[in-house]
This record gives sequence, structure tokens and C-alpha cells, in this order.
Amino acid sequence: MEEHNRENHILSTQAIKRMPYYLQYLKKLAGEGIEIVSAPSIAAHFNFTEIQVRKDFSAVSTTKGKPKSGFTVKELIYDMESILGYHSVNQAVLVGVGQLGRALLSYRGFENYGLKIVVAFDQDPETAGSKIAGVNVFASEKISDLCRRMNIPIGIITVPETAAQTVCDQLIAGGVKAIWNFAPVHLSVPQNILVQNENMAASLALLSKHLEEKIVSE
Amino acid sequence: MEEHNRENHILSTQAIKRMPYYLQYLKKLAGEGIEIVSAPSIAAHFNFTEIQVRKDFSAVSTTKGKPKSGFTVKELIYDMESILGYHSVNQAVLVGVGQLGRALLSYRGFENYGLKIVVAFDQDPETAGSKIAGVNVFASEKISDLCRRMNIPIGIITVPETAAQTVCDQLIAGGVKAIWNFAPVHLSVPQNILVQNENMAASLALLSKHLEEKIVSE
DNA sequence: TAGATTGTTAATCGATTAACAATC
DNA sequence: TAGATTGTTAATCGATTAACAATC
Repeated sequence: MEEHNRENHILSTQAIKRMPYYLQYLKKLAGEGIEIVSAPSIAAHFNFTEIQVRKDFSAVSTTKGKPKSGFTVKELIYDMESILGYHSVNQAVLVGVGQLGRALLSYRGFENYGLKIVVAFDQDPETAGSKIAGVNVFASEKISDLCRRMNIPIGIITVPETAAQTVCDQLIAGGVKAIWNFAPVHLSVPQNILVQNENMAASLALLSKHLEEKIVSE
Repeated sequence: MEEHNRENHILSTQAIKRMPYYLQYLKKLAGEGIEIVSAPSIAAHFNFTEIQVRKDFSAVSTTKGKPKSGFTVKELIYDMESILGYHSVNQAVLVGVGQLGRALLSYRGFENYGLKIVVAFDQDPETAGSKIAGVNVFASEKISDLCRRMNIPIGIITVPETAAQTVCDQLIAGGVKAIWNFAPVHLSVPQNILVQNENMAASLALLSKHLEEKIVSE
């Protein structure tokens, strides 16, 4: 189960979450013509400790950094993109073409992250049959069948809370291996299925909690 | 800086994130007329350990649970909502009325979480001046001025990556204390400002990483 | 060479889980 | 009473940070 990169560097869950931030910044630097970066300079930008950046970089970098100068920007970008699977494309279906669903369908950025939404589903007979941002929308009854026939590994759930578990079950019946869940509910799934929750209520909870503490302490 | 609830129970960041999930489920149970729950039954639903649930509940619950029976559903709901600040309302502004911005503006659910978006801003002169989901949209130049005059504590950033830092600076100039950032960039802010990132690239990174491991190990 | 920066092992910190006493 | 469940202190696990040797 452990995850190793070159030799035996382990990339923690937290480290994986930091990668897209590094990547975004490194690409910006590359765009400005910068070819070498050091861990301390990156750390300063993100307000991370330089030890953390050094460790993260050494975990993903295929070529070692050079003492005194640092790492090659382009190589870091390439290595991180490989680690994150951005060089290959995973196909996904999206269920629930409401406001949020439409926003995700319209967001072209996902293809840079190795995700391509190929089909969408909606309960509403009006919406099903239409095409949104170039993606065909089908009736929800077809979820399992289509997923299985197209061998889709990822399902995105943007339906209301009450429908989420049903949709989740249909996706799993269709052979989906991972679910990106935007509904603010816990989904019950078999052990071999991965659920990644994008729960705005949970983020908001943190935000207002910190805010309250801040106000109290001032 | 430590955060204590009744007597000296500390609520960890992770525990705060779990609260909205508990809350959603407890409300569902309450709707079904269930009045008492035990930690083990909740744990079974979420696939958490019962020790974790017990600890989380005892950290937020103002009245103790009763051995052998459990906790009163309604009291737990009330206590959690209090802890998360859902009983008071924080005003927020949203900057960037694109697809995602519109989706957030239209989502009525936030009011249940103690957040009310009162004003929106957009760069586009067409969009500014309009009203979306009942919220007035103003030109971006007015961000600082309006936030300060309305004494807004929270800013939501849904602009493209390239504009995010500028908008962030304007919000802070307007006296905003916390920022909910949907742009996939690190924002540089003074120490006393809280940034809560909602980075879909980061979630996706985790998703595809796990997926890849799963496929490799099968 | 001297000094900045890398890479790695050990120490610390935070969060989860185990163990167990208290109690309805 | 016996047994399920709570509440809490101690042990473990994972992630971050400290310390330090290696090197360009």
C-alpha cells in the first residue's frame, strides 16, 4: 500500500495536496523565463518551511537538486505532472447538471489536470438530450449501462444531497472506481471504491470557526 | 490560540471538518423521528471508529451522553450548529461572476451554514450593474470601498488564477478578515488574515493518485 | 576555500486509536 | 445485576520540523 517514488521517497497525502500549488507557481516562473529555483525561495513564496519544500521536491524529483543552486524548473514541472498523472487522461462522467454541474462542465482547466468529462447525466427530461459545453447529457437511468460500456473510471456527483447516495450506487454498479462527491453527504461505498469529498459546508465550517476565534481573541 | 469547548475539550481541525457530516446525518435522523443516537451507531454509518465519534461528540456536547443509551439528537444538532456558528450569520462578498461564481450565488444552502453573500463584483461592465440570484453585482473597482463601508468580514474569490492576488489585495484593503479562495493559486496575505482554499486541482490530484495506485496494485 | 543549498536521520508535534474505569 | 455505552488517560501513528552531514 505504501507509495514510493524514485528509490524510496514516500509522498504523504498532505504532500500530494501541495503539488498543484507548486506546479502552478513553477509554471508561472517558467513563463517568466526562470530556469532554476531553490527550495528556500519557493518556501518564502508559500510561507512553508524550507525543509518541507526540500523534502517534497526530493520526493518527486527524478534528478537530484544541485547544492548551492537548486532545481531545474522544467524538470520539476515534468516530474510533478507525471506524479499527479497529468500526462495521461482519465475519463469521467458527471451526474447532476444544475448550476454547479454546468460550471464544472464548462471549466476547460480539468484537461490540464488529466481529467476529461465525456458524458453527463440529469434526471430532468428537458436537460437530458441537450448538450452542455460540448458534452452530451443523458437520462439518469442510463448511468450504469453507459459507464460500463465506456469503461469509465471516475464519476462526479453534483446532484442534491437527497439523490447523492442513489447516484453513487448507480455509478458503482457501472464499474466506476473513484467518485468525486460535491454533495454535502457521506456516501457509503464498498472498500475498493475511493470517494473524494468536495464539501463546501466543511470548508465553510473551518472558515467561520477560525473567524470566530480571531474575533474573540482581538 | 487553543480552542476549548465545555470544560477543556479541544476540537481539532480535522474534527471541525467532520462536524458538517455529523450534522447532515443527525438532521436526517431527526427528520425520521429518531431522538437518541449512540456513538457506535454513528460510527457504523460513517465507517469511523466509535472512539473517534465518542471523542468528537463529547467535545461539542454541552450535556453529557448517557451510558447505555447515547446522546439526544436534537441537543447534538443544536450544539454542533452553535460550535460551527450556524446560528449567527456572517456577511460575505463574492468576486468573479463567472460560471462558478453564479453557481455559488444561486446556492441557497449557504444561509443554513451562517453565510450570506450580500454583494458581488465583476470586472466585466456588462455583468456589473446586473442582479444575479437577487444579489447586486458591482464593478471591481468598488471592492475595497464597499467592503469597508458595509464592514464585511468574508470575501469569496471566484476569479481566474491570474486575477486572484489582485482581488485578494483589494479585499484585504477593504478590511475583510477571511478569504474563501476558489482560484488554484497560493495567495499571499498578512498574518492576521485567514485563507481557506477550495482548490479542485488539489482534490483531483489526490483522486487520480489514489486511482493510479489502485490500478497498479490490482 | 567558504558558504549556500541539498538530502536524510532523529526529534517533535498533532491526531487517531487503544485501554480501561465510570455509569446508567 | 450484567452489559452496553460513555469519558478520559496513555500509546501509537503520520506528518512536520530540527539537526547535521554531504556537496557544488
